[in-house]
Amino acid sequence: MELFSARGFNGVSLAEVADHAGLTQPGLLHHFRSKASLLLAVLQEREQRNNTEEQRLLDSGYDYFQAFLSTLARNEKNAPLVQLFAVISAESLSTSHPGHSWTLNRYRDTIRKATTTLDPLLDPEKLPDGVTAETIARWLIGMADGLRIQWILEPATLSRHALMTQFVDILRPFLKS
Amino acid sequence: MELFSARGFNGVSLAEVADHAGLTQPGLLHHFRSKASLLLAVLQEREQRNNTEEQRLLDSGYDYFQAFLSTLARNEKNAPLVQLFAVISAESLSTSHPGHSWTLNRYRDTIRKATTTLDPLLDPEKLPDGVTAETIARWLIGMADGLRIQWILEPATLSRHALMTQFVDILRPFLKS
DNA sequence: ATTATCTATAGATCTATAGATAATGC
DNA sequence: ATTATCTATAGATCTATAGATAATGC
Repeated sequence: MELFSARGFNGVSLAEVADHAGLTQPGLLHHFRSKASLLLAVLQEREQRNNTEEQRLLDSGYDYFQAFLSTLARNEKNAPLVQLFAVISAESLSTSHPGHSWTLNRYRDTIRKATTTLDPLLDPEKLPDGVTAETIARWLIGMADGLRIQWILEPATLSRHALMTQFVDILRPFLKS
Repeated sequence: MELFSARGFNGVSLAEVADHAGLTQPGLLHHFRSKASLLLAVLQEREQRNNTEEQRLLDSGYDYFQAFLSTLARNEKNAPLVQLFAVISAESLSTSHPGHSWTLNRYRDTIRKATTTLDPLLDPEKLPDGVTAETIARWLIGMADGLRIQWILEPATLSRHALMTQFVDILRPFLKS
């Protein structure tokens, strides 16, 4: 996670990963049969941890916005973890990247889940013309992704969590009261 | 631009670039003395074209929001060009990436310019507590960056320009009337 | 005379596999 | 008996340089 997030898939060698893990490069390939499968394992592990935590928050009574913001706040304490997704989701835009399918499916799932969760909370009367639950879902995920870039570049000059909270606040008028 | 945008800096070899340009790999290095300097030249060329066009729009009487949206609309016709910045701005988050300084400076300039342009247009009375011209600037740039990822992954399922236009519309109440 | 391009290649990597040895689990 | 790890290495790349040849500009 640390290495892929710092330098991307092609910027890291198996030997470096092996070094950090305290074994040799063929030793590492005993556990992951290729470099691509190692990347996928890292992505799945990271995603699963995040989802587990977010689900826990939703179960304990947080609304969707609160759970979303709380997950961001928690991640903001761990820069490599945040950067992993920034770097991988961008470089895996290419269809030839080993993480491409994974990223595509992850975005579909995330947007679908956000849309269905938000839909019953929104008041159609209060939404501007043409704005739907999917619009709001794509805005939330898009804003989180975009501010992540600004935050990683200069962590000291902005709080991603604060900017997201203020953004969510201007969406609150669209909720059922 | 095509190759770097498709596969990132480390995913492309000089030989491939040379092939596409119709010369040999050492022939290419005659014009750019290293792979890193080739990347920087590509970035600068792309940025300069964009800025020239945006300035032309501002000079011809478009307001900042209009110029911003119009530039997006124009770029949306050229996927490789859009993807270049998505991929490079993400992978160059790493301080060891050859484009890191360039990206950092570009974001600083873009956010500063957007902030100073927006500031006189906003009505402080209408802004929520804690929201400033810089907040709006970071939102606009963040949203554009984040939706770019979604658009490149599945161009058919959303219009980045439409989502941005709707977003700008909910910011309009903050402008001086 | 200068610039552009080429062939050839040095010197580093890098992934993945083969096959041997050490550690672990039943 | 199985799993984990190692050494050694095949087979591909990849960047950058050296030095020769071709094309261009004055």
